[in-house]
Amino acid sequence: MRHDDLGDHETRREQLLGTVLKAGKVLDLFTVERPEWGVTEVAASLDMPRASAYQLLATLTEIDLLRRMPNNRYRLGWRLLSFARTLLESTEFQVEAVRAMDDLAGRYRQAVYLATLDDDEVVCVTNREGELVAADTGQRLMVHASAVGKVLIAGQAWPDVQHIVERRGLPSFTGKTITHPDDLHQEWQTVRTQGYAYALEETQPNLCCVAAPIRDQHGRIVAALCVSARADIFRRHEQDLVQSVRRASHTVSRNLGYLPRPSSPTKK
Amino acid sequence: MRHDDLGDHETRREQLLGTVLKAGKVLDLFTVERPEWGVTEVAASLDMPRASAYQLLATLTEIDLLRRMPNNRYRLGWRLLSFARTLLESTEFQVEAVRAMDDLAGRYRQAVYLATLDDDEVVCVTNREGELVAADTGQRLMVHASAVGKVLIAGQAWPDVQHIVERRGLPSFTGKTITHPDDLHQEWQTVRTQGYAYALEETQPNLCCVAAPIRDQHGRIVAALCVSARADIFRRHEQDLVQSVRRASHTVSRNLGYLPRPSSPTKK
DNA sequence: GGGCGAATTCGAAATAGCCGAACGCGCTCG
DNA sequence: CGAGCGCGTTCGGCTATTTCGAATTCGCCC
Repeated sequence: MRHDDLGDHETRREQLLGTVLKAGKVLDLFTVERPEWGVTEVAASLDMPRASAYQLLATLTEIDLLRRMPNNRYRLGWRLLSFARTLLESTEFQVEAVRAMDDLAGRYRQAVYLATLDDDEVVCVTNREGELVAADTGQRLMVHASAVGKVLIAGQAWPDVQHIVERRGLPSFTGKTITHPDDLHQEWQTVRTQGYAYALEETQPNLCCVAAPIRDQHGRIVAALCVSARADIFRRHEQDLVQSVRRASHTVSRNLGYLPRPSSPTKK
Repeated sequence: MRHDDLGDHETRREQLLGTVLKAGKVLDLFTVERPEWGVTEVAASLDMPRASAYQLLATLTEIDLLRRMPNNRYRLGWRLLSFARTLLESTEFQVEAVRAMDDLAGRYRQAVYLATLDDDEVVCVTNREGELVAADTGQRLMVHASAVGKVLIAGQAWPDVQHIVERRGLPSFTGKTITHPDDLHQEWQTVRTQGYAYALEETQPNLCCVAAPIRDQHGRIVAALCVSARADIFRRHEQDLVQSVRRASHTVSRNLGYLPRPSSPTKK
């Protein structure tokens, strides 16, 4: 057995299950661009014998994370939709936020979405379409280039935010995206104090967003609620939108058991 | 190490990866009713040592199928939402069907949904809400008690349908649900010849549906499109609804490359 | 501060995964 | 029409990996 070029490094590995990690690698292969894979292709991509790739694919199919097509190739399995549903239904903040989102979307006919922090990025949890779609469920955004991202990092300590930036960088999406760490720090402080965040054409040109935090009973920011609109419409109704999002997020937070102003508490 | 009551049966199991199968079992635990699990609970539920449960949870967390909460307990991971999105976006029939669904939903203001067959049941792939919601994305329905189910099994050979019935039975949801295999066979034939299916208060009381098949370029039924409405509304517009769903499903099928009447072809 | 109950770490025993090689099948091309 | 390729699948022995009891640490409540 050689592992000439395979990088084991000097790492004394953690006690994770190698087989399951490999299964994860296999799942990673399935993307929108390349949604269908055969045994040989997987083996080549992951640099493993065909027999091993076969076992992984067969087993993942058995547990319904993949499915086999008539041509003996594999795709993501329908069970993933059921998992997503279970996840959403069991996430308290999303269940609570749905009403508020329907309300907001109905009132302004603009896109509304709910997002949370997953690792180093923002995931869109639920969305309501408006004139334009800002983010679909499951879509990922970067923390520095979205209103929800700014709200969510405002709930983290600055050193943690720095680590995210180190790992992911600050790529620019439009001419207005924040690309300098100092600017992000400035923004982080602003959002912390004012309690909501803008993203003015920083994600996509012509798209403006406001987002406000949703907190749980411990006061932790668990999600962010956002309204998006075309730049001209946004500017026309800015005050309205800001107020509505903040109001909505407060309502949701309160329903989650958050008691505002835990500052200066008569502790004990 | 006893396996006294554990059913190994006589099966000489396939060469599946036991570790990954166990990971699947772990994922199965996470439900809406019980969305959060600790190491000890998982170990008890799956009858394994705590150390083993720990490794599984840790590894599943590493590949983002689970996430760790601050209280050291685990929940389904946000990555599942991203997988669901990838799955949907890479499913040709759903991408094609979206327009048709928006159109239908907008025209009648009634619930519309798209479903496909997964194993022995029907999964809702995409939905548009109407006055009432018939099925959410990821929700599962039984083949005998839904319009989409009937359409989908009409694409299968009868013996295969029988196997599904044997495995899953014909539980009743309302007084009108089909509960006898002979009745299902009758319905199966009707749907095959007429090309669409009803479910008249067979899933939920007061809910009526019509569904029509979506076929791929090989003529295989890959999905079913359905419109649902309250019983009274449904009856009032029945002809309209039936025609619209059929038309919509034909359009989608054609966009997928299905050429109607592949029968009596002047082959070559 | 002592003492549960929980998660986490350790390490030897042995099970289960790994993978080279052989097989079978459906195409395509000669 | 048959040889040859490329693919998925099966086999089986070597050994790396997983397994799991026991020891350790962590966090919380009394």
